[in-house]
Amino acid sequence: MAAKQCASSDIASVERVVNRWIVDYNLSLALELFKKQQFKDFNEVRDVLSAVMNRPVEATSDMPLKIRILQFLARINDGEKLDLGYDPDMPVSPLESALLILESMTEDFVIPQQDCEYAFHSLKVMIVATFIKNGKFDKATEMLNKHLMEPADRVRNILLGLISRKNKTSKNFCFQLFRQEMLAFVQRLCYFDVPFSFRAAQKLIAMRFEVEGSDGADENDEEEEIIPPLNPQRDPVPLKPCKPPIIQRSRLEAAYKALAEDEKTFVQLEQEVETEIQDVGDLHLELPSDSETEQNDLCQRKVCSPMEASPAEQPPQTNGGPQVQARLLSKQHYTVARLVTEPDSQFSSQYSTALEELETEAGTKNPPKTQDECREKEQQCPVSDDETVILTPKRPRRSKKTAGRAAARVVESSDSEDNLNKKEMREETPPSHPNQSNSRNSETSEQGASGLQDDYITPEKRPVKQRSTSSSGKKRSSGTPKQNPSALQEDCITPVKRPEKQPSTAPSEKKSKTDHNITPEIVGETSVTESSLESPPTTSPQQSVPQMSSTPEQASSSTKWKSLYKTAKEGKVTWTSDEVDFLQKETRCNESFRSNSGLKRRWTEEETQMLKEGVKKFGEGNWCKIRSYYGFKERTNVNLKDRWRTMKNQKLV
DNA sequence: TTTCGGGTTATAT
DNA sequence: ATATAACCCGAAA
Repeated sequence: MAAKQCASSDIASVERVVNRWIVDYNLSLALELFKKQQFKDFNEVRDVLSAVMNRPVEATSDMPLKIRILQFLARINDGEKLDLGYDPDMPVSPLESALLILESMTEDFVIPQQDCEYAFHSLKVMIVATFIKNGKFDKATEMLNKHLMEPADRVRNILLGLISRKNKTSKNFCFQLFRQEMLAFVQRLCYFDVPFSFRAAQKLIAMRFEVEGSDGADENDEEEEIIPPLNPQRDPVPLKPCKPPIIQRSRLEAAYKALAEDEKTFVQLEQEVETEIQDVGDLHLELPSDSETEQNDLCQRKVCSPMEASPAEQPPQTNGGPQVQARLLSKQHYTVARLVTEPDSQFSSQYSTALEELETEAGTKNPPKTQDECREKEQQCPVSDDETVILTPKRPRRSKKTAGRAAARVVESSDSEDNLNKKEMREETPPSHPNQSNSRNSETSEQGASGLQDDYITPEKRPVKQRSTSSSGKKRSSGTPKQNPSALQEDCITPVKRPEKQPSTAPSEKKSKTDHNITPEIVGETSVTESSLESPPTTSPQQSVPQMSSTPEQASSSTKWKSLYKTAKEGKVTWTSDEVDFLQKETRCNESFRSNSGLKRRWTEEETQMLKEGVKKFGEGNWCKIRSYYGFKERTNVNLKDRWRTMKNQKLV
């Protein structure tokens, strides 16, 4: 009897676990492809992911964030395809959609504010720039006013200038660089561990190599991989490669016990484990951006590796332990995140408490560990890291549409189902805990119902239909409205309408090869610069400042400006509405605004900052380079030098 | 042309 | 009135 239950649940559990591997692998793969700028492949992998997400997937603690990151990157990637829509409910451009995701990420996960602000700004700027490039100036203006309100923002002024001049040929906003920036940003948020499946595959390949003599090595091997899941009981998990991990796990357990008493040692333990893992993972794929995050590295591995370590055991335990920490994503990772947060406000409100409860109740081996780790990470890696799920509870967020929907639905379904473990769990731990249990349950049952095996195999087929996959995904979402979760995910990952990739891309891609996506230099052309005062004139020579037109050339810009400025002050000049507004704002903000017309113009904080960066970048004395690089249009080299001197006097530098 | 250092001037207090 | 940041000027490289 129990056996049967186990059997059936095992199948479902196994599928979840395997799907987790698949998802995990593809997440890493997608990132890698993005990194390598193989965008077509990236999109295909994204589609694969979205397809897999339709199946029940066991989520690891860091999966929600990773998925969100992928969604973010997918939108960034399609950023120039304005006709693409990711959210059927809200017809916004991909980048706007990315912005929404970023916002949700900041709410659901702990992200370093600095990184965050920078990413936000870049993204907002690119949103506007993209509209400009596509000649949608109205939209650009709307976005500008919506997202870039800071009048002192130099880039804002530049954009404003482009808009007013209807200039969509600016070379200052390089999408390519923007992509890289966003990539760097997300890489700082989460370490993409070497996927278990990747390691396993490598091992397998390596083994084949060794065993070369073996005949149908290929087939055998493959069988191993497939079979395992099917017969969980017998430790199928092939994965010989897993041996090492297993050890780690046991160690981890011991470590956790120890930790229970003294958390301080955790780091050490971690490192131990880490080193062990590395032995295995030394295969090191290039996937993990060897870049920065070493901390994350540690953190992440703990979370996942241990689990993979004993894949075979997973299924059975999954119900109890792993799940606690690793909720089932099933069809929606989003949900996962939300589940923790909103579904049961209870949890969200009492983040810490909930955690504790989790631990206790989870009382199980693995899960709690991960959680602990998470905390540890939090402490050690204040940044964002992985432990997203746990962190998630941080704040409930109802604002996000998706979140709301997902959460609601999940809750519903969850109640209905439930299963074995769950019931027990609930009874034991009434309020706080339920959240999690619910979350997983929901998915578990429903999907399990569907042809497990078929689906189970599906992932293997994935390469087959790339394009179709995406479309199918969409279909599903629409087809099975009730399964919001799944729908959500798909929507999130794949755009609603898929263009033929290359088409729209073309125009945008050409952009520029400037050093920065946003190069102030443009100023020269655009004539719009940070100082609103000066910029306006140049900006719209024709319309706004007729008088100015007489001196179209910027040759003696400084002197001209001076006089112009004076005139402007005297009210001799008439500005267009927008310009006026903008100008006025500026003036109000900076009374000390005067160009060289004999009056002194104080250095703004922004200018100062740029100067600092400039000196840092080019070295002191290279005022000319700094000036042109940062577009200090209305500052002369000498001005820069003087300012620097002043700063030194002030000991600001 | 660009950088540098000393001198001058506008501005804040 | 004074201090100082911003600006100007001429020399040097």
